[in-house]
Amino acid sequence: MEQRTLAVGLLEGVHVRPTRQRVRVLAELMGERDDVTAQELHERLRGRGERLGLATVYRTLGLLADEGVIDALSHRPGELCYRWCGEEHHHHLVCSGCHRVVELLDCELDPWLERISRAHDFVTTGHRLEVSGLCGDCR
Amino acid sequence: MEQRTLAVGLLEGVHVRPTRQRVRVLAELMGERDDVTAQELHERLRGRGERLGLATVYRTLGLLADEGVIDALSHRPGELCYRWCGEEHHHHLVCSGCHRVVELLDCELDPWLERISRAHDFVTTGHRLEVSGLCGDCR
DNA sequence: GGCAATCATGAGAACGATTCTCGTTATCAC
DNA sequence: GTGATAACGAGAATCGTTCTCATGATTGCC
Ligand SMILES: [Mn+2]
Ligand SMILES: [Mn+2]
Ligand SMILES: [Zn+2]
Ligand SMILES: [Zn+2]
Repeated sequence: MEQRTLAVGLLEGVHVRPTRQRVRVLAELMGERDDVTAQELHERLRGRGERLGLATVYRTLGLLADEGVIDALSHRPGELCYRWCGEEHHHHLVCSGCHRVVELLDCELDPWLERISRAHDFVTTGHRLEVSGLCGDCR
Repeated sequence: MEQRTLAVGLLEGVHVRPTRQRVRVLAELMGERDDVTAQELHERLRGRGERLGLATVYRTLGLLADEGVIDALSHRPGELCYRWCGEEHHHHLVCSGCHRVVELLDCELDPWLERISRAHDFVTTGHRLEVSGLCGDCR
C-alpha cells in the first residue's frame, strides 16, 4: 500500500524506528481528512482487526508531534486532536460541528510578533492560531 | 475594598447572582497579574481563610468565561488557565517559564480570516491566537 | 548466525483535572 | 417573612492521558 511506504519514510526521516504499530498509526492518520483523537484512531484500527494497545497509540502520536511530523490541535478542552499536515508552518480553520479542517497557508504574523515581543523583552518561541467556524454542511 | 465592588458590578452586568463565593473568586482573579488555574485560585482563597468549595470555583470560572467576563487560556495541555482582561478583543503573549502575560491589543486578523473563510464556505465564529515565549527573567 | 543490551509494546493501574450528585443553605420576588 | 428557586460543598465519579512492569522485538557486536 502506498501510504504504508510513505509512513515508513517519514518515520525513518526523524530517526524513529518504523515498528509495525507506529507505521499503522501514522498510515491511518495520513488517511484521515480531518483531525482525530488518539482514542478515535485506536478504535478505527481495532475495528479493522489491528492488534495494538491504546498506550502505543498515545505514545506514537505524542512522539510524532514532538518530532514535528504531525500536528496536535487543542480546540476541545481536555483532549488533543492530531492531524497529518504539510511541512511548512501554517494554521487551521476548524468546523465546530464536524471537525472538518481547512489549512491556512500564508501566515504573516511573524514580523508583527517579532516586533511586539522585543518591545516587551520577550523572545518568541512559537505561536498558535486556531480559527473556529461552521462549514457549509453544518450551518 | 475596591475590587470587591467592581466584581459585584461585573456580575450584575451579566445577570449572575453576586453570591459571596462568586464575588470572592472574581475579586481574587482581578488581583492576579497573570493567569491562574481554578485550583491555584482555590488554594489562594483557602490560604487566606475563605471557606468555599473547589467545585464552586470551577463553576464560577466556567460561568464567567461563558459570559465573556474573563478569558480562558489553554496553553497547558489538560488544564485551563483563567484571566481577567479588558473588554476588547485581543490576544496573549505568555511566558512558558512563569506564565507572565502580555496583552496584544491590535489584532488585525479579521479581514484576512473573513476573506479566507468565505473562500472555503465557512462562517468564522472566532479565532484564538496564543503566542508563547520567554520573558527577560526566565531567559 | 547467536547473544546480550536496548528499545518498544500491552494490559491494567494510577493520575489529575474537571464534572456530577445530592443533601443543605443562601438568595430573590412577593 | 415565606415559598420557590438557585447556589453551594463534600466527596464520588468521569475521562483523557500517563505510568508500571512484565513480555516481546530489534540492533550492534562477536
Ligand atoms: Mn478535532
Ligand atoms: Mn497559565
Ligand atoms: Zn462542519
Ligand atoms: Zn517568565
